[in-house]
Amino acid sequence: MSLRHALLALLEAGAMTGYELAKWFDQSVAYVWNAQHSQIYTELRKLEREGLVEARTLPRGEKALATKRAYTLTRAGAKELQRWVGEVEQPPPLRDTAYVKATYLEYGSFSEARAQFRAHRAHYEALRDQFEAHVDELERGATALLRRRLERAPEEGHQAIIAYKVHAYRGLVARARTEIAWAERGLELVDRLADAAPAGDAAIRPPSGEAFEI
Amino acid sequence: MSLRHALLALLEAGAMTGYELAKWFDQSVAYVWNAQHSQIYTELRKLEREGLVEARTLPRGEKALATKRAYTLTRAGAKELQRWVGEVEQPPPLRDTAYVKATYLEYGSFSEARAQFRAHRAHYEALRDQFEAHVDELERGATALLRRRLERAPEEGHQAIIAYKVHAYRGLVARARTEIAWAERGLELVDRLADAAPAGDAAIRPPSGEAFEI
DNA sequence: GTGTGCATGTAACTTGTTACATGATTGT
DNA sequence: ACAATCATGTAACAAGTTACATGCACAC
Repeated sequence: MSLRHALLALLEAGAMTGYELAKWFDQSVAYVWNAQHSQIYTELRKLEREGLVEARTLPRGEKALATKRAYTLTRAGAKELQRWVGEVEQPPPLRDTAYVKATYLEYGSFSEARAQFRAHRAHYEALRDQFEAHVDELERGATALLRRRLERAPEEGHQAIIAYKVHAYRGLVARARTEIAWAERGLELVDRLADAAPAGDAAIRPPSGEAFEI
Repeated sequence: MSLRHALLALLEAGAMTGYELAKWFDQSVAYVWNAQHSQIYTELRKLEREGLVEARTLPRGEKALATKRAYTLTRAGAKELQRWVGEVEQPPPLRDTAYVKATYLEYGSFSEARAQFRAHRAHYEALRDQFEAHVDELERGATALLRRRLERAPEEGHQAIIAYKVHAYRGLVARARTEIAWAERGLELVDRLADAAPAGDAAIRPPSGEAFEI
């Protein structure tokens, strides 16, 4: 349920159409919370029904044959945003495909195990680079959304606004590094197991699927 | 879609009823993939319809007024398990409530920000301890499920079976430590921001929710 | 005129959550 | 008798994914 609050937070930076919102979303919170634009439109309508945002229908283009809807935070929406920031949520249970597979790698061959760890490393290397680039941008105040936020906030608050975001993305960099290191130790492990194994590429014989009694 | 494969992997250790499966599940894969028992029963029926598992109805107790259903892997199920282990999946997009909130902490007070980081730290400290305990158990070969697996596997494979699991849980320990360190740096950051702030507990004025033009 | 971007959605489906519902068996 | 544990589900809902669908505006 972070989507609605991410949208409220984005709207605090100023009125936007769903389309603009989706664009900003992709360039900021999408790093930590993914959503399709179709879901964003749906959620905006829901927020509107609940009175957390308000929409004004505006003309599009000169001839105005079409319209767009610009959303703003209502007072109730701003209150909800604040409530959410103060609320300590209990983190959802861990759910990670890569780790469940990692615990069952013995059902595959050594080369398959290596492929898994290499893919894991490559994935988090790419993320690390993205996060690092984003930290740089934030520190230079170079992201358009951040500038928009800063314009509306009093000078004294600027440091905190930037610092919190930088801290979050640095945390993601640290996390990515941890995953890369884990994948590398995984590759070393596979090498050791392959050396110790009698012969062939398999750690154990493949699962049989034969029936047996309990 | 890891639930089905986790169930297949558990069944590779021997035939089980849904109830037993749910119990083993809670003691092993639940660390990395949560599921309610109701979902497990549903998924088992689905796997049965798809021919990946087979069920035999067995009597319960002496009078046998009730029955239970014991599931076994079919050949197709074993094949699917192997296919899955070899398959390199693309990791689902990141989704972390704590981090989206962390990027918007300026909407709350410093004490709220501290509470968030303290909760984060406490959560991952507890997880770290659980994961460490689990690594210990695995290394001592002390978990019942692992023993069941080892009984059915050839001697040469034992090392790999244990090593992969230990590696996965050590990775989770490392991850938990990274989160703890991040929370601690977060607390330091809040202290610095609070020192630098003019007065009061708030980083910026609360969001107004007043309408404005675009 | 044509492609790119702006703009907004619906529908069907999958996955997962929460709550409810029931009853037998076993040990004390 | 009673509690704990074994045992199996259904129903309603919420959240998220994927595919589809439409059409204007603007610049080249």
